[in-house]
Amino acid sequence: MKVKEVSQLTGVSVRTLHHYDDIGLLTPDRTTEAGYRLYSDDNLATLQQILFFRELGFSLKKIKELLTSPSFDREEAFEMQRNMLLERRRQLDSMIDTIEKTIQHGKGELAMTNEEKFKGFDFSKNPYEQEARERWGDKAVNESNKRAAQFGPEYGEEMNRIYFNLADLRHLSADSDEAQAAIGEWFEFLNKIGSYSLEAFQGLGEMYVADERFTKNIDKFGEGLAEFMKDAMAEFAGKQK
Amino acid sequence: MKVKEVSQLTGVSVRTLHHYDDIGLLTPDRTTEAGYRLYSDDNLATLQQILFFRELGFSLKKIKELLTSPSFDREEAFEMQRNMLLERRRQLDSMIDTIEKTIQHGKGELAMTNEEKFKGFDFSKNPYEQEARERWGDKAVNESNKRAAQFGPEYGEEMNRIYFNLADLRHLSADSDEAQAAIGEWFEFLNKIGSYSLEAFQGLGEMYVADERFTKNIDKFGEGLAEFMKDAMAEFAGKQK
DNA sequence: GTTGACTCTAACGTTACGTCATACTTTATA
DNA sequence: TATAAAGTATGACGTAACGTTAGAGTCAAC
Repeated sequence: MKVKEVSQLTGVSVRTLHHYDDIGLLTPDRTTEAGYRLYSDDNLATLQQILFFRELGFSLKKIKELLTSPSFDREEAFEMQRNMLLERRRQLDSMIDTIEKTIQHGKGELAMTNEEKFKGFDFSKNPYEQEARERWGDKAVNESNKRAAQFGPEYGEEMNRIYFNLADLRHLSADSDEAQAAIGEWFEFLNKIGSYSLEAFQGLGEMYVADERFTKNIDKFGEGLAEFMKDAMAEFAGKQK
Repeated sequence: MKVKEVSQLTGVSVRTLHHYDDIGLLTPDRTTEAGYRLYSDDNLATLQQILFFRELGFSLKKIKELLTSPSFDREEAFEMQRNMLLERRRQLDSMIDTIEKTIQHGKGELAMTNEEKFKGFDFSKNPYEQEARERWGDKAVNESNKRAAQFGPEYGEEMNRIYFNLADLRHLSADSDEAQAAIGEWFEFLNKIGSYSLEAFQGLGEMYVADERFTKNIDKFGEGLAEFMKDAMAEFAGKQK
């Protein structure tokens, strides 16, 4: 398919296709001898991936890293994307809820605090408070265990593998390549089971040391692992933005 | 409230508040003598509006126009925003649906065409095909009537008023200020009842002349009105982008 | 009375394209 | 088959909405 056809099929502009080619994000498999770009079905599948990630707010740079990562798995990616889309939908629902309340508020049928007026908007702030706490609040450990149990032993094994791996690296610096690669696996793993923004991920890391029930469990794999993971997770979250 | 407090409440960055002040989108009611910005509750309400519109993809320039427009009505705006959010939710649902099918497709459980693989992504293309057609497809006129009926005579009156107004102007150029103001009213009216992107709006205009059932009904208000509206709607859609 | 958190303005940087300008190819039409 | 019309290519500059320093003033607290 040539650029315009792809454009019409997918809704992205021709310029965008050029741009993605320029930055090496999506290079068509073939070109005619006149230099026309020819996109294969495989290229289209990649484009689909790109658009999903883009919709989820990833930068093109990050998307490129993801797609070219050797550990990238298309099926895993789809499940991760689905979870993230579901989370966005919850956000949207929250906004819709807010606006409906605001309408009632305007009619004098409902009182609202300032905080309530901005619920659902905040895609960035207080990640620890807002997201992690929802997921890992009072019933944190129980919930956590329920999740792990629910997904059966095959997940437990992968979890253990990642933990052991991290424990091995815990005396390195948290921003070392090895540590970052390992913590990246952890991020991907979590996003197969649930849905974590980078901020939620970082907040979760803080929880690891703030809540000693976590600390204890994690440090079973090695003294100081929780602390190490916290640092690595913060570093990871910072870097990806 | 000072910048940081607003920032924490709403999740927008301090820099963003500065920026909105710079471009005159949101100027705090008061400042201290040292030049510190002080935001009132009213400023917060405006910020909420801005964030809703921003989330819906409006440019800051357009938002400014909307908010400063003399005909701007906060309640109307909320209802419009709610409808648009609901539409985005539908988009998101469509994407989720697509991704779930894609997952099944990957497992070989389902066949998919290329078109299906990109359903839900396209926020820009083929507006006529994709949006207008869904809404005004085969059962176009019936649906249309049902809607009008459903919302009772108070809407019918406003509709008539707008139509008559447009009919009066139909010998002017479609891009004249008067015509554009009148067609702008039509856009706002439609977005109170339903939900129309600019593209859908333009597509709807094309429908007015493409489908003679529309043409007939509209031209009751004045010969050539449908054609005139089509041009004005296209002009309007183009300008707002 | 000084430190640390907060604020200001000014100005350059960045991301993801949009928008020409100019030139070559391919397709449609007379 | 010539010639326009439509599509494509490569620059290269423009733009929107902030991010990110830098340098300096301000305010609350200990």
